[in-house]
Amino acid sequence: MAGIKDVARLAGVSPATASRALSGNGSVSARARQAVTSAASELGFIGSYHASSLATGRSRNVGVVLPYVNRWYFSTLLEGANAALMDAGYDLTLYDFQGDRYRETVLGDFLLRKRLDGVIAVSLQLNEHEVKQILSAGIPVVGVGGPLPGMATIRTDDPGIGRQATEHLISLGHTRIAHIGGEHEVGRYFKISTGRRVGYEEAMADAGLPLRDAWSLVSDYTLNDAYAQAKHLLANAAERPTAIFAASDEMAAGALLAARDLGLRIPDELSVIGVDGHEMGEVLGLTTIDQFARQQGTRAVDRLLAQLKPGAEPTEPADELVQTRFIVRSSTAAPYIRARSR
Amino acid sequence: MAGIKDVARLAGVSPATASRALSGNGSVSARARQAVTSAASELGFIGSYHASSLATGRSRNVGVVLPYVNRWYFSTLLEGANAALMDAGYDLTLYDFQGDRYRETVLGDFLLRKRLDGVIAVSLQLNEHEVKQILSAGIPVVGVGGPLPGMATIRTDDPGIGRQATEHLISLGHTRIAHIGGEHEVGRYFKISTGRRVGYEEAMADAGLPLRDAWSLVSDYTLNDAYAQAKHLLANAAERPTAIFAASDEMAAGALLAARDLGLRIPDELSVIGVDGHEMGEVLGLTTIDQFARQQGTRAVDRLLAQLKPGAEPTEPADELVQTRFIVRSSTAAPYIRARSR
DNA sequence: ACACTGAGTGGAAGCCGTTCCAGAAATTTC
DNA sequence: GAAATTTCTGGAACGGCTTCCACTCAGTGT
Repeated sequence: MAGIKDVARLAGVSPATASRALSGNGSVSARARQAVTSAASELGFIGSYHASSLATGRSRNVGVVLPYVNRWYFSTLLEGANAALMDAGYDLTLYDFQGDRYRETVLGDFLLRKRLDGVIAVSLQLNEHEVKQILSAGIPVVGVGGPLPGMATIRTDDPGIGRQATEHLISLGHTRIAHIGGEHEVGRYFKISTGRRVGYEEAMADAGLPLRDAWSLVSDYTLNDAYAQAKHLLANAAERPTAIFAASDEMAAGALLAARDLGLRIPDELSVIGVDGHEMGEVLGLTTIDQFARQQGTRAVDRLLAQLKPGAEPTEPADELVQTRFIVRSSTAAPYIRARSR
Repeated sequence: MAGIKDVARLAGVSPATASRALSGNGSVSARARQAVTSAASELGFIGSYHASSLATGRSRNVGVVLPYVNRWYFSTLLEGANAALMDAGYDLTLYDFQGDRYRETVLGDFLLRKRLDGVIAVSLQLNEHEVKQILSAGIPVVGVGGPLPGMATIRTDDPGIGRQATEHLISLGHTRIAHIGGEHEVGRYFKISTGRRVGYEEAMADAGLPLRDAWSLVSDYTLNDAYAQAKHLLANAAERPTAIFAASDEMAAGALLAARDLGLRIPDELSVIGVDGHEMGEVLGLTTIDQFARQQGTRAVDRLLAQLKPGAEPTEPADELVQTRFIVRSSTAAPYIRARSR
């Protein structure tokens, strides 16, 4: 394997000049640059990643930490981050917590090995000690999905989303509106789901509509679980809501399938609205609020790389809201009034 | 930041001994080891990843290359690989081609920087030049999803899967069976889809059943596209097949939704079978062939790490078949015979 | 007692680029 | 045309850990 010394020798210059010519740092005469580059390509020279990282202290490598790769939101965001990093010539090191299974391992062992230039942490709720731990490593972090004290963050306005979705249903004339979201309590992760639930509750309260415990479902964000919950919810005709606001499109799809299996007509007998912008929603005719997951990924990368630019000074960590888009499809409509239509 | 020299000094030994004590290579007296480890933890010492990689030539880092992170099969396999790598203390560097968009970049720039101990290439069809390129980097590769000349591989028996799925439908009494799969031609990727299609065609031929061009659909493996294709296929009642074999569960789901939107009863008027073992299949009642994507990921890691063990000698690259499991649910049944049931 | 192991240790030479420093060469300035 | 810059260049010192080599010393065998 050819090293930079070999290149230098063949080009008739010193390793120092060869290094400058190849990296573009420092000034090199046109002739020397030409000689070096052609020597390098002749030898098929590829610089040693580790040697250069050791010498410069930068690794052109960003870590992405998330709780589940195989959930739509995360994998889509990851795809966006991957594209942006690749365009910038950065590697992406993936850390999938798999719930909480690898939480300690990632936080303790992996993140601290001084091998990443920066970290993007998605839907990750850190406690004080963990924040300290990461900041002590001295690498920039961008958090996605919730406020992370002392760090740059990107997030959606979850109470706003919950409110918007709920108000859409209310404006259609619904009064019996259920919600399927994540856990109530402030857990280890960002309280996305809580945020959306809060928006739902506020919108209901503002409209003077009743909240019922039975209509406030907690799910693990999977289609299957939402299906099961919705089926149970909808089984009792008397207690049945006329609309469901699900905190994700996958859960909304579960609700839709449950309704179908119960023989309910959509949207006449049940309106459903989700959040995400999942492609599947097109086919299902699902009304949703697109949160542009892919763009969240690219945006997180942009902000992280901005912090990594040589000149860049530690701007105070800003909290940035990402845009969303309301998409009305055929899963929501005015409630079907038996009396009127007969 | 404390370096190993600081640890050595505090422990009263040389850096050489400190290194041996911490890495476990070479012999160190119990007393020295004790002194070093306590000095290390007192100083909060974390070894420099790049320095150690440079010195040893190994980086405890494996690359995973795949065409789409946000497709069920790939993200599930990735999750498995991630878990296995994390357990072994390895980092995972992700390269998502995003179709072919980053193909050249990944192959040319990233893979060759001597920064990975090994590579797992999923559903990646390499041409001769590319194989040579990768092998020239001298790092072990495990291919998943198809035979890769000269490399260790893991794959499903796709013709067998296609045959099994088709024979299931035939044994139920179907004769009008359509297939939705990937592209016919040998593309840049593994010919999974082609393999499954071949199995389908063979099974049909063996049973003396007719193949029709109109019943052989090519899709891009997304739910939405399969939905569109199936809707078109099923629209014409006269030409309609009584069963569809889809090469993936997401496509099968698309077909199911299309059938539902056309008012067809499942499985009476249409049987559908998929391949994957997607969780969503439980709710849809989808008959499928589970290919244990997650295990494919862990297995690929196991085989790769076996090659990385110090002692391990380059065994000849074996081609390994992964198991599958047939799961019968409610989306397949005997065809509904109008004449008989009236 | 005497040569013979083998565990344990420190010194120093790597691994392979990058960059500081100082000096040489080419420009520019007046 | 001399002085002042600016551009280029090579030597050498890093970056931080690992490991080869040589050597000490305690334990083994006879």
